[in-house]
Amino acid sequence: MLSIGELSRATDCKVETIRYYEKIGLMPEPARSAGNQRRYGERHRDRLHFIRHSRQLGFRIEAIRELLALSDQEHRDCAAVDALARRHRDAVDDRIGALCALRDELDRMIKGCAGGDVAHCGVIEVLGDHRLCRNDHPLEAVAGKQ
Amino acid sequence: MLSIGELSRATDCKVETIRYYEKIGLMPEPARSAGNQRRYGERHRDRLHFIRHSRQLGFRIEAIRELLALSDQEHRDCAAVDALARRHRDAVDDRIGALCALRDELDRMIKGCAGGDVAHCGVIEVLGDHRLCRNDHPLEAVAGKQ
DNA sequence: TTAAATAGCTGTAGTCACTACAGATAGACG
DNA sequence: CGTCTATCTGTAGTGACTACAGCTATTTAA
Repeated sequence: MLSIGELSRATDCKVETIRYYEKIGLMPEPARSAGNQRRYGERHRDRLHFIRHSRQLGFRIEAIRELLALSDQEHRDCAAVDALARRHRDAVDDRIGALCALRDELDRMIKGCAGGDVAHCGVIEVLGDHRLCRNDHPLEAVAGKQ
Repeated sequence: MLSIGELSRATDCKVETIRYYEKIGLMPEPARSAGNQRRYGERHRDRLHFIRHSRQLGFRIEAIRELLALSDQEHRDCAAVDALARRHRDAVDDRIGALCALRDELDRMIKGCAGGDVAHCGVIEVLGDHRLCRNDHPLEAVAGKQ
């Protein structure tokens, strides 16, 4: 039986995060010691590994909930899992595209700025006037929403 | 003089967001009508354009605060602006790299999943076992923190 | 055995950049 | 004058944690 600290070290997941996952129902409530401390088994550890790895791959909590439900089924619906993973990959792809466009825009902006103490700062100018930009950059694709 | 709704349409920025920027001190308090409604001038519109465009380019609010302070100076410190923009571009670059690695990982995972009703679902397997992964994927670089 | 050090408990609030609402007032138009 | 839309303030919600306060449990050393 693992204490929450041992589980934390075993999964590289902070203690607070483990309790948070329990609160939102992503991790099941574990057994308790006589003094009311959490005691975890292997199943908990495996599940937390699954969750953490999914998060590292950028899946959202709600997607992970679905993945867990699918993986718990007797006869796994692999097609559904596959679809979820593909959707996520495509979303990541879109984000990469948006960020590349953004980087190019930033690059152009920086190149227009010579550096030094001048009244005509290219960067400031571009920031103040969208028309100096080559393309649109929708905020959503850039911000961390995935 | 523009009402908050007119400014909103002129800058493609929601009314609530304008009030939010005022509350956090990013936009100055405007004049008021007899009935206590906000009335904006050109300077406000220019400043909000600057803020929105900077946000679209992924700058954080605190960075925009700095950019605004720098752009307000009599003798602009263009080098400081340049450095800020470069730091931001480099951060975007790092994120692109992380997301590309992530997408490749997702691709490999999806390829290992044939689809259908099988006990050995490649995706679920990989998610449960980090060792089946090629590389590390630190959560921070992937999550939308910028 | 006991004291100290470490670990764990619950509950709440903070992060970021908004967004959404509720309940009130202002202004524009016919 | 009535109606409709716009605006007002203030608060709470979002996602996925993180941090803290004030307490209790457990472990280790003396």
